Amino acid sequence: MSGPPPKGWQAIQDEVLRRIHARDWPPGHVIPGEVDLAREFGCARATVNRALRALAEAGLLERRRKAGTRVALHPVSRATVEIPVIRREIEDRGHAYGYSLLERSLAPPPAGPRATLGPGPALHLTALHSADGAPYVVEDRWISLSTVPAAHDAPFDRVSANEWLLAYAPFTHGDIAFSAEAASDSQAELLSTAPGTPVFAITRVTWDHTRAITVVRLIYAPGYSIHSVIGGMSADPRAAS
Amino acid sequence: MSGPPPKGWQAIQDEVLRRIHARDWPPGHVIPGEVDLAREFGCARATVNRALRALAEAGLLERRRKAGTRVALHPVSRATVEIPVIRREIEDRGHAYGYSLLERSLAPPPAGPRATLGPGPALHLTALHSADGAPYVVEDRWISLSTVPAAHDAPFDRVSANEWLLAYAPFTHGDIAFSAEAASDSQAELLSTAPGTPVFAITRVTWDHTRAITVVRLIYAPGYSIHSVIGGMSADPRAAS
DNA sequence: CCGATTAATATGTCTATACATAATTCCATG
DNA sequence: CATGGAATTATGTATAGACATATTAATCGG
Repeated sequence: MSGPPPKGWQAIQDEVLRRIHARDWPPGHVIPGEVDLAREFGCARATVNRALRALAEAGLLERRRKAGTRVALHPVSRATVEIPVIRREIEDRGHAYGYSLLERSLAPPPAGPRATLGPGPALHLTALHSADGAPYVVEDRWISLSTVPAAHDAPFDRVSANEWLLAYAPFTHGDIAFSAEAASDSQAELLSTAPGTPVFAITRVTWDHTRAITVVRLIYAPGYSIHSVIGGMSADPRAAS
Repeated sequence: MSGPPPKGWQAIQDEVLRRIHARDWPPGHVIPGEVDLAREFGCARATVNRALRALAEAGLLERRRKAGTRVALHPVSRATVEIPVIRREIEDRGHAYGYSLLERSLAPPPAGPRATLGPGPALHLTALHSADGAPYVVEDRWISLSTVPAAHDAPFDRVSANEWLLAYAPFTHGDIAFSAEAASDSQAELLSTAPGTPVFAITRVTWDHTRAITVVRLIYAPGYSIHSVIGGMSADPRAAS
């Protein structure tokens, strides 16, 4: 059942975790220095450093030079949400992926997107992704033509912008927001539901360094939810079986 | 404006990142081995390892023994969402935090929570958190008394279970889900809105090893949204200024 | 008593080397 | 040709030692 007892830096990580949990080291407590722990565990300081650094990245420890390492007061739990490409998300769930482009036009973006894309004309796309024929998510996207001029000649009728952009205009960083909204008339019709129905929405902006690439709103069909785990020290992708 | 050019493993990370982005190393490409890169950059292999491991943890590289390191086909963007204590979340936004316990009872949990907490009696709490007097979120919680017997004698009238549990029953791991829901009649009244209004909901289960601690549903007032960043290689807490 | 300088210290990082481990490749054998 | 196993190889981890850096603590001068 339980695998073999971990060796090396993971063993140290587990022991430190145990002490935090057992309240040997309560929140706020300054734990022994790396040198002391290395002596106690009979290993090199670098090994202790590896273990403590991982715990600090996970938010359980706070480390500062000279001040030492202390147990975090507020164990800020971080949930790591994976945002896959829509096609993969659907196919991974074992459904048949469907895509249809609903609108493709050049226009000055409205107030929201304009604030990030600028006033110049941008490419506006509306598309519907479906799973096993059932509507899954409505994609409402604005693409900056100054940042991605190649988008001007891309048809987006077979391959969604969601995938095309990843291949032709990778982003360096982005911003994402999750919210609950009421389905508009048009969204409701596309999603085969009633106007005003609560729907899960993702609003995302992606950048290439300082240039905004695209602003997209994803309106998911009712019932959609995002799952994630928190805490699990074995944040290993393989562990998510 | 831009700080000094990074030295050490971060410089290597930046250069690798640049090559990925510049398509010198397109998605799927197997990049040179650590030994080669170490020679090229004139540093130790451990330094290259540090840089590549960080990029792999960020999801941009896929590493396998013997097979080598390749640029990820699907740059699975991970958004790290921080889940603070509600009081902190409100106070950090500069608002006055308010809390009121609405209900506290012992009862067998309904179907949903029962699946994780078991059939035995559990503590049921309903509470409202407010910001500057305005309703912020409704907390609907079930606490396992077999896992946390001390909860039986806690009043929860001044300190919310949200905070009490962190202090007296820390969790090892958990599961969290985000969704959009229609406000029920009672929720709508508490949140000063109309029934059926779309509201953002968080459902969370936390565990202490194999024993479930609590199941909680947080129903946020309309307009609530969760923000996060993706990609940003400087996932340093201090950078979030 | 306060402020500026200096010393002390814990973490951060790098190096060189070594061995461990997983996976692929290749080859001998049936 | 299939197949089992050994050689190969790239990453994973550990080590001791060294220097860098950020901060706190101590010390000195006014």
